[in-house]
Amino acid sequence: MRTPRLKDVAEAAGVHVATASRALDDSRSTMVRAETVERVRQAASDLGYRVNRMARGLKLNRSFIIGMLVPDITNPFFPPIVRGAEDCLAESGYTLFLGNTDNDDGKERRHVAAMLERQVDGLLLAMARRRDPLVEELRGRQAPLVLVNRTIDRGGVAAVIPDDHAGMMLAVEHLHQQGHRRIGHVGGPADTSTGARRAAGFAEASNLLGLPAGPMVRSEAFAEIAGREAARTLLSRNPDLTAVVAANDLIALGTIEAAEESGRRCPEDLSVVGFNDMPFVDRFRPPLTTVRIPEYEIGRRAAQLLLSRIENPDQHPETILIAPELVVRGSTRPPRLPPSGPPV
Amino acid sequence: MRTPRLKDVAEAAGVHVATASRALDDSRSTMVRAETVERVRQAASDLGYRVNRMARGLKLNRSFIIGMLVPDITNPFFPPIVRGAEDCLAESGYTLFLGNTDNDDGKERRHVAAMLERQVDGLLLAMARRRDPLVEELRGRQAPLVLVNRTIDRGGVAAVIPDDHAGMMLAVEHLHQQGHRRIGHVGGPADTSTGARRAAGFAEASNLLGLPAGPMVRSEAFAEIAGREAARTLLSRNPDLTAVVAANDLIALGTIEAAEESGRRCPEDLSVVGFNDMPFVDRFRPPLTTVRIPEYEIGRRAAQLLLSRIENPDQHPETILIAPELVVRGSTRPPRLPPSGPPV
DNA sequence: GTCATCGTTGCAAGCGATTGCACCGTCGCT
DNA sequence: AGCGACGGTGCAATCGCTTGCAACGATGAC
Repeated sequence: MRTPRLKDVAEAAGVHVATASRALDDSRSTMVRAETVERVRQAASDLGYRVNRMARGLKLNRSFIIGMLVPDITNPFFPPIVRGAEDCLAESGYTLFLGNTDNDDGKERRHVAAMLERQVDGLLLAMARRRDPLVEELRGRQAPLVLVNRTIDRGGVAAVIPDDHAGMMLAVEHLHQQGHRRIGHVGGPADTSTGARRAAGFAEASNLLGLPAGPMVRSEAFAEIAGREAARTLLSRNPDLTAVVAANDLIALGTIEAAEESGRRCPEDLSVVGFNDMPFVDRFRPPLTTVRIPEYEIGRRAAQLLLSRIENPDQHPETILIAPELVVRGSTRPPRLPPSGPPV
Repeated sequence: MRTPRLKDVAEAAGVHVATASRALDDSRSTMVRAETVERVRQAASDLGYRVNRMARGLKLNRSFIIGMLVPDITNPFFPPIVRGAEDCLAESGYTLFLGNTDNDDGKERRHVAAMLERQVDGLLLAMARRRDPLVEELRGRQAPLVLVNRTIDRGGVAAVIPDDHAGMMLAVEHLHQQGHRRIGHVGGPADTSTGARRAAGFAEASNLLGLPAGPMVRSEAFAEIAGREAARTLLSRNPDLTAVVAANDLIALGTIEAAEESGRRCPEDLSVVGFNDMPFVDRFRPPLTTVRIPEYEIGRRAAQLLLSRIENPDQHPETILIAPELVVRGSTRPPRLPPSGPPV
């Protein structure tokens, strides 16, 4: 016996499908006699009926599905974001499609196409680049979207992102207070807003604190190996650095490796600050000092924002900046040799 | 202008929707004149047409959606599994629904219900318990399912799981070779197949190697805190242990903490072996010796198996055992004081 | 020249739900 | 007693697509 349809329930209850449909929906069950509602619901539960949301969606032009694209769920930074989004969406009866894009344009487009074909009600995009043709194409068209973690230069799109400038200020300030004066930056990819803003924030912070412009090298990717590569360059060009702030935790890890390769230990010979405070970064050797981004909150806020945009599509697109927080652990300490001038 | 339907394409190409439908589908476009096919496809791409898979799904009774349930995507063990599954499914045109269950019966049922309502073509379940009423209800009914990582005692359900016995053998053998003779086990929850099988595997391995039955305590959950709790008990009851094998990496972490609480360092005073080799476990302090499970492969195989079962629903349910591999790192070393007898 | 065949296309039913509208009996009011 | 209002229910269209079957003209065989 196949899975029961509404028609079966209606027949079992001795009513028309229209009545059954109304009886089963809380908001419309008032138009049906209480006794009938009861009879229909009884029949439905007896038969183990579940609505076919595909059919309902077709009629209502609403799928109650949200598509979410992340570069790589395997990067520990993303799962909490996904989790936050999923928790929020589940509360409102939505289900989440997940796709990994690997920062690959082809994959991105394929996933977006698949999701649009499946009539998602909205899109959560965590893989935007600063000039992202795909995002441009999508905006204002079919489904509402909100950007997560990264945004685009042109703005005009709803987004929930970390306050990268503030975060960098926190990091540089911390090092400065410890007495560091020669601080470098291993930046993230230049085509991401996070990479660009953190680099700008680093320069800005140095400037505000009266430090000379610190050297900077960009990592090809927000990943350990790429970070190590970039850090090698930075450290060999600037052997006098006493501290480095990295554009994210993975790059910080690579930086520590690069330092060790050249015989410098962290934190004794080089202080390193990460960004994100992704899970388990406190268990590393050394435990990483980093700028915490509340990932779960970002996911949740992004989902909320998307839901509100689905309700009200003409809402003006807002960007929500999430405040970061410094977490001091073992990878930073005052420099061994004090800088030329006396510490402040 | 709203998103175009097949009807719009058909009109633009001057044909009937039926013809357009056929022209757009590779496998049926042979029944349409080549020139017509061309005309239809041109019109479709001009209009930016995408099929509405909701409508198609309703007609075909096939959604090309797979639902996947994990206890918690935030646990680094799961993302690679999800990734493997997603990669495999995407290749075949399927999309993945993701749900977190937190080992909470209510959440599990709600997610399963939501997925069934959305007409998923199959289910990937990574949260089964040894006697799992939900799994029992599901088997043989609506959607084909395959269990991932954990299975149920009664069997009769397709599953892709690690070879827990072999893994435990590897772990105990390694410690034995290093000279350990008093080895304990911090087991996983007794209601999971992984917890039970690893505990059994531990006992079996000890026995095979001629060791006395090692003491064992069960952790409430596969998590760090619960693991610490259990390890405290184990270590205080058995102060003479020189090594512990944990039921997974998180529990191993908790065990190291518990040891340190009581003034014992790892690996100097206590060797600890984990299980899973989840990401970043090599970066911990100390880097964890563990039994590697190829998570990505498990996800991929599970998805493959599910797909094949969708094609052929009457296939006899098979259990696929994935071979583990020992990864020796810094958390194990020979015991400081050799055991009473001379090492073998 | 006729008829069967084949290639190509159109017709229409149907997938499972929702919903505006019509219908109908009952009730209350005048 | 007659009438309108209203509560409860049924009817039928509709969402966008697929597909078995029918239709139709051209072709080839006899």
